[in-house]
Amino acid sequence: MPESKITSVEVARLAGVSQSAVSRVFTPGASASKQTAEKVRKAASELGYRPNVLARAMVSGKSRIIGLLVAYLDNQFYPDALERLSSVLQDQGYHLLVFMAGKDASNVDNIVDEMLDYRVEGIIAASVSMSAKLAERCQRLGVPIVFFNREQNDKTRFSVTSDNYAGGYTVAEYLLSLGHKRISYIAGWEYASTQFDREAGFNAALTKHNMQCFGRAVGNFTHEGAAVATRQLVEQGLPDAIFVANDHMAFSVMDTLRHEMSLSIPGDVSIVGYDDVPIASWPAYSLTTVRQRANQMVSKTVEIIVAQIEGEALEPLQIKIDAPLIVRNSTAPNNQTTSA
Amino acid sequence: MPESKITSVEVARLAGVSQSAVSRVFTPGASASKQTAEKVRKAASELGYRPNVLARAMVSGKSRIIGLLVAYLDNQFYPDALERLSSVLQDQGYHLLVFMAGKDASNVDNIVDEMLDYRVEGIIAASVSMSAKLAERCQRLGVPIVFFNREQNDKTRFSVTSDNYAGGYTVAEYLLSLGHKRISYIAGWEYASTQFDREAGFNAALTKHNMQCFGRAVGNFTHEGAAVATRQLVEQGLPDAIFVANDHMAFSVMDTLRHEMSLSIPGDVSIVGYDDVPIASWPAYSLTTVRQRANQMVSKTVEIIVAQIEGEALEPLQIKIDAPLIVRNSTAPNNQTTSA
DNA sequence: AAGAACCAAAAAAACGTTTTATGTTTCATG
DNA sequence: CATGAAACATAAAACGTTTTTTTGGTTCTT
Repeated sequence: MPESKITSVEVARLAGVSQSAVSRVFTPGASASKQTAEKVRKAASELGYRPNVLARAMVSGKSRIIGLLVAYLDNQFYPDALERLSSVLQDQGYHLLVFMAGKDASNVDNIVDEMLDYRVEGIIAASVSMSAKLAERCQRLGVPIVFFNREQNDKTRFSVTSDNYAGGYTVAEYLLSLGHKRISYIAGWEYASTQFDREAGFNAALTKHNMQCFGRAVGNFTHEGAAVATRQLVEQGLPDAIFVANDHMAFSVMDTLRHEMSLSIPGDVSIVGYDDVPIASWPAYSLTTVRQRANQMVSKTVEIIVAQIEGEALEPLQIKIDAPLIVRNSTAPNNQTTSA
Repeated sequence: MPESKITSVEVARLAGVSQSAVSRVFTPGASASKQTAEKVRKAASELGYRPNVLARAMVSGKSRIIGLLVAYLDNQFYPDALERLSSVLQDQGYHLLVFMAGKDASNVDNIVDEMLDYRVEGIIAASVSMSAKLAERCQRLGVPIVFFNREQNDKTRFSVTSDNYAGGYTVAEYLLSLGHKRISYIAGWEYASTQFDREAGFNAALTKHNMQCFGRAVGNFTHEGAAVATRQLVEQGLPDAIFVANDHMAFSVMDTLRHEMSLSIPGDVSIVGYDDVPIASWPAYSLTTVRQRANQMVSKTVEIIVAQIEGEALEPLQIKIDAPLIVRNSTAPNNQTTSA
């Protein structure tokens, strides 16, 4: 019958040992004789004792809390990643304290301060950037940061992304191989490295084949923005194919083309996305896309951050997870009489 | 230039005051003269001092941490709610520590223990149930629990849900008003109160009109499960209309009917969902559904939990937020020659 | 048999705050 | 001018642990 607030002192009293003996029994590293361990464990379970993590954190400096900074969760990729992240960390005895950055990055500094107030042992910044000064400050305080799905210009940081450049490159080559000539691009938020790298790879491949992007509009990674961008793009002239900077926008693009403009996909226009969120495989969209291997990205992120927390001195690293093209039914060979 | 680990003692030294003076300047309630406050603030900002939340939590008993227990995030309703929840709490100076319960509820007890180890000030259990004993234990420890989107049998707890019974009732009446005769139901996870109440309300309305449910299959709230359930249901005979226990499954049902069975929605079958997640309004689905007002549900949840944390003694309450039917294009009047 | 060497346990220090008890100063009031 | 009440500041206790230091009892060596 567990009472309200049981401390190690009371367990010690019941077990007839010192308070520090209780502590040692409950700390993995420490040593205690079999006898005392037995007595302590018995008393503890009798009283329903559980160590106070906060008190432990105070003196040991280990809060077992990792701060997660995230801007939004409406792109399905993030809840999915969050779920895995949380599970994996949980298995290692860490937990995520969640901080929403909101759409504007203006207050990231304040939020990071709040995180540090909780003495988080590490920070995972998902789809959020950070001033070099701020990142430097965390580093100095011994709080490792890993950027998840966002790379910093500053190459002295850790980041885990898919290979966005290669992904974009592959998409362009694939669309060219289908015989498409007028290939357009719908961009995400201009200041995101994911956006930038995907487009750079995409353009590099086009250039290599002596082509250039047929049209371009900005969707800012939002559903509504993508619809607007689609209209702009089509006004400039109908493309054969559109590469959309992520799946979340691609769905909006497909809906707009199909239901607003009565165009057929892939008959009139081929569409390629990026992420391979679960919805992409749903028959309603069956979206050809580039897979971000969420599992691997999460594992790597956790591996890096835990290693740093446990004192390993790693060299700053920009991990890029291989990102394969998943071909579905939103793309088809170009069957139009090309160039008039 | 902020140094590594600044404590109130060092600020006190620089400001030429006692350490407790520093504390009082940084605790909202406490009083301090303008002069000292000024000196302290200056010294603090010079050193980059920020109070250690964990240390504060130790002595004051206020961790400003709220535990969020959640089973899964693939139903878009939850990330959406989580985002709002986190933002609202953040504004009030609380933060969410996330715990994934996983699919099996077997280990909920352990997870709640872990939460308590962190001295969370309250627990929000989203789409997760809890043994009466466990809930009782938290109560006794002074840690309030609010069940979000899940009601406990035990009416001595707090819960916030939409009015699932009324919602289900409305759906049945609406489908009947469209002239449908063969109305089937795809259930969620059988042990969820949301599932139970929606179906109960639905059946009550059918009964009232001297009808009964034409067919029933269980989808367990999963995408794949819903596809299987759809096949089972259709094998039993094609319904005029299907009420699906949530949107997440309804999308799968629609996809299966349309792309696997080449049926038209709403031409051959009308579909109604529950939740009104953002995807429901996308043209690809344009799903008629019952709206759960996530904003209101979140506000109420936060209101209740914060009030209890701050010491108000509320009566246990089962809040049911009004849940309006949102009619879109997945439903239409029955145009079939009825009953042969 | 005496000292070293070890070991388990206990005692005490530390972590960085808030809170309580105790002083001190100021200031108005009789 | 003395007095009591505010108002503020300080010192010290407390929070519940881990970690370091001290203690005391064995066992081993020589």
